[in-house]
Amino acid sequence: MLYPLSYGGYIENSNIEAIPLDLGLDLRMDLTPEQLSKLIADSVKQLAENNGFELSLPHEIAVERPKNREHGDWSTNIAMQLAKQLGKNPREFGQEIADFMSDSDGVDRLEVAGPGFLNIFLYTASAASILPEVVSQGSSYGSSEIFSGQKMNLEFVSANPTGPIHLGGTRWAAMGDSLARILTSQGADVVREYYFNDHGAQIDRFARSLFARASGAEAPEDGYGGEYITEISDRILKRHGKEVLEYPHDEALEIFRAEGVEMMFADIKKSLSDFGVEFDVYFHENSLHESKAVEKAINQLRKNGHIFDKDGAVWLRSTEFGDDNDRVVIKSDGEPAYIAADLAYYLNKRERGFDRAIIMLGADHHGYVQRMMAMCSAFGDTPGENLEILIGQMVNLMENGTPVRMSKRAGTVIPLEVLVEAVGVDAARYALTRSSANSNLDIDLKALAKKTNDNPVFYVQYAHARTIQVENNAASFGITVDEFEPSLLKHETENALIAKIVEFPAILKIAAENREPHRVARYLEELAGTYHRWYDNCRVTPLAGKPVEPVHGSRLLLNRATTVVLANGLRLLGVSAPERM
RNA sequence: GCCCUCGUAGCUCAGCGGAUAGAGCAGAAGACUUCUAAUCUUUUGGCCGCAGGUUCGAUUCCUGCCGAGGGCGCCA
Repeated sequence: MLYPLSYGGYIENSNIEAIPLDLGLDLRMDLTPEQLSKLIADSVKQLAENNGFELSLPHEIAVERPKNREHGDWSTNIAMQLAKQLGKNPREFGQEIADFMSDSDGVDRLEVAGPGFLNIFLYTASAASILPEVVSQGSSYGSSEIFSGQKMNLEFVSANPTGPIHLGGTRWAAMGDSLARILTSQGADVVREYYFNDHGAQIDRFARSLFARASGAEAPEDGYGGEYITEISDRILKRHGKEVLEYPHDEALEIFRAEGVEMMFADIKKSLSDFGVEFDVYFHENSLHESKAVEKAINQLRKNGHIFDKDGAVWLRSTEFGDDNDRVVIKSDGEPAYIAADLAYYLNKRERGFDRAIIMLGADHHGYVQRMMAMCSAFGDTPGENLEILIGQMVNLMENGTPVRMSKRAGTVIPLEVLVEAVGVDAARYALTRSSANSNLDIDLKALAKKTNDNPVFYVQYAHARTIQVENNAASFGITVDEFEPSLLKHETENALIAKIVEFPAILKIAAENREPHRVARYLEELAGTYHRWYDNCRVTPLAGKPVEPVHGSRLLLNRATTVVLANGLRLLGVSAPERM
């Protein structure tokens, strides 16, 4: 059995079901990659036999789509892989294969190139034949069913309601939401979830900070600062009157805690919503304690033999699963440690039917990964499969080339709202999504606020707006796509643009598999550039005084297919696709 | 000391083992009587941190070193 790996590569004897090729490739090639792969294998075997050679073929005969179109429709590295066995140089052997295969059905010509690549050119229908299909699929072009049937829980942001969402959280809001969109486009059933920590010491510190501000006292040690503390404490004072400060201390603190958290959380939700990020589930940590789910989870682990008691505390024997140290689950004072709720939370997600729990964390929490994975194993699950943790590096705010120091205590953290206010939702989301999560990210507010190409988002959006204007102009000329003739699209920029459009489904698949939304952004920049170059060379509407010709209608369809892909890509990033700029 | 991520053009960053390492910005020179010049064309600029290893082939995988950021609580 053969199955395709992204563009090319085929592995024999796989027990994986055959997956249909990305739409488009079949249409444009008379010879499918499977057939080509088999043809090469047969040719090489025959060639070896004729020469009396014993050959052991690699288990995989890779047939891949070359980056450079001049390198053929497909390319294989088989000659380089086998040359050593035969004692020939790869180019020489490649030429032998080329000669042998040159009369095969569907093959136009073969070339040996570079260190020994065999480039294969097929008799093909015009590449442009794919365009009507792209347009008719519209907003679903690029989607697939590769994750069909998978229930995924994507947890991200999950910032404590003790302050506004800072830049790191904002990065995850943008990337997480985009990732959810991309995974969904590939058939996954995704739930966006926000873990709402309304329990524990940080919340207490938040309450004391609010109370202190309201009563005009100094902020407590390890407390929170910043204008939002004043704002919220003022709102609480207004609601209850100054008398609240005279209540018994515990009672007053409880009011500041409960209402402060509620207000802060409402603010966070609003910021995220304004940012275009909506969660399906806000999960309250407190509910895990109240429902005894924490106790239940610990009991289950104890039954599995992974819990022990020492020094008056309850421990998870996480070292059994590769963690550096065993972890305290219930402290000796009887209070649950942070991880206790996480045990129950993970179990809860699995009980809700999720095959995969994906959690996005900042680099400052990466030390938490090992114990979470150990916990996953302790429940009898498979780390990396049932539980996946994505780590995102820090975001720096740059000013004049140096990072601005931020401190929660001093309240100098740059929140989501400030970023959005300065540069707008589109530029903010795009900037936070176009880099790999593995890279530290520097945000320069001044550069982002500029409406120039310091800001690639405008480059992409402008391309989209341009396609719409071209569409409108074509309509005023009465140009239609009814008489589409693929062979009329033969300019080199047209070939390039069509090739880019065809690439889109594969990009989405890779982005989804690797959990890397930035690949979509980078692709869109390339697509936009390819479009702009086409626009510069090929007109959709005739020059003044000239008649409308068949080529114009065919180009209009290419223009429309570009609109579709730009719009689909931008939507997956949560960035608007304006019709006019 | 241990763990994670990063190190690619002057800057910000792409590059899921392949061919001549790319884009934007910045620098230089051009293109609007023609669908949006937020665009396009040409051009300058690289020991892909260093040293080994695996491979037919390494910027990519492995090991070590150097440098940057982050993390190593009965905190959350």
